[in-house]
Amino acid sequence: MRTRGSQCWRGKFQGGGYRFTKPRELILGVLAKSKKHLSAEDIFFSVHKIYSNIGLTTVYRNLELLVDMGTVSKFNFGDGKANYELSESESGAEHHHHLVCQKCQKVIDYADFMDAEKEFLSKIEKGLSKKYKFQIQDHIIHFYGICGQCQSK
Amino acid sequence: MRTRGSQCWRGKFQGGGYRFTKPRELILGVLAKSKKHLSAEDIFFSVHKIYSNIGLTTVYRNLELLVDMGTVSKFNFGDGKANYELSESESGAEHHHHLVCQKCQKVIDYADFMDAEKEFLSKIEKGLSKKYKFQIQDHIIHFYGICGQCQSK
DNA sequence: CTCCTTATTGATAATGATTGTCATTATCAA
DNA sequence: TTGATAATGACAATCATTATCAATAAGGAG
Ligand SMILES: [Mn+2]
Ligand SMILES: [Mn+2]
Ligand SMILES: [Zn+2]
Ligand SMILES: [Zn+2]
Repeated sequence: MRTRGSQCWRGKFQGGGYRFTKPRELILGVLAKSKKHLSAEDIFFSVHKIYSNIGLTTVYRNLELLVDMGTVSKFNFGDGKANYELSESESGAEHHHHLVCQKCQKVIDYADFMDAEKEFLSKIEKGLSKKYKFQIQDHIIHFYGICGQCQSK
Repeated sequence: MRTRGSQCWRGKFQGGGYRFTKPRELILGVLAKSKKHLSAEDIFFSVHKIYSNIGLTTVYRNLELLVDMGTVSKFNFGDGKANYELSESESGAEHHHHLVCQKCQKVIDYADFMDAEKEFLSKIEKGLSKKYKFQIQDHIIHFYGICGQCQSK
């Protein structure tokens, strides 16, 4: 999945009847570069360095749009603010889940054991959608605990 | 796990050096009675009916304490407010997970397929704690999608 | 390229959930 | 019963997120 310049993103916006604006380009740029989970404020500051006109409101608005478009994933790790990352389909990254440290709030991505997970999920999703008539679109798996650094203290 | 009156709870508080107060008794009472996930405000209103002196601040404070004590579990289903339920060890309820409808925000508990889950988790937790030196204490599994009622619309 | 429609922006105010302050009250060990 | 002090409740403050609205700029038509 090559991204030739940002023309790829332009098309995604225009295909949906949206305009491709500088704030949108820059927000996506920040998300694409960072391999971490960024808050709206994080993104605002990053963009602000190179485009000091950006408004925090615009960041929120576009993150919401990007989540709706399926381009960005939104997470709540329990610290009161939402975190965003490019969704796997966009970033070319593997599907992954999260380890959340309850001491330092650090979040570790992991993509191991995905075979075991895939097997588990396909089994369970089928059963659940049958029993509860629930059409599953997505899932979240978070493990909470203590990270290595926090253990040695 | 019988709860003879509320003496069981009294002991839990006093064991930790805390006092057993009326607000605490009533908050736990509401949580124990309800089989749903309640917000702080929900709990406030429920308690308020029978004890109109209660303050919302007190509800928040005690929910935090109860979460720290492990008596209550706190969830974020993505609607901006936290939800609380008696933790399984307290309620005697089975371990369960959640189906979250993205249309109507309804949350369905499910406790099916726990064998498959147990197998999956034990496999994965072992691997993760080894590879990432991460000491897992808890996990959350949420499925997002469309509930039966919302599908027929 | 220029013009025009209107989607989008950014400043600002508003909201809603949660937390901090502090004087008053009530728990419970002695 | 009493006293030390944990806990409460009213209130103000904070923090993340949303709503408003006039000004701006994207991009299709000509
Ligand atoms: Mn991630
Ligand atoms: Mn539940
Ligand atoms: Zn840590
Ligand atoms: Zn629904």
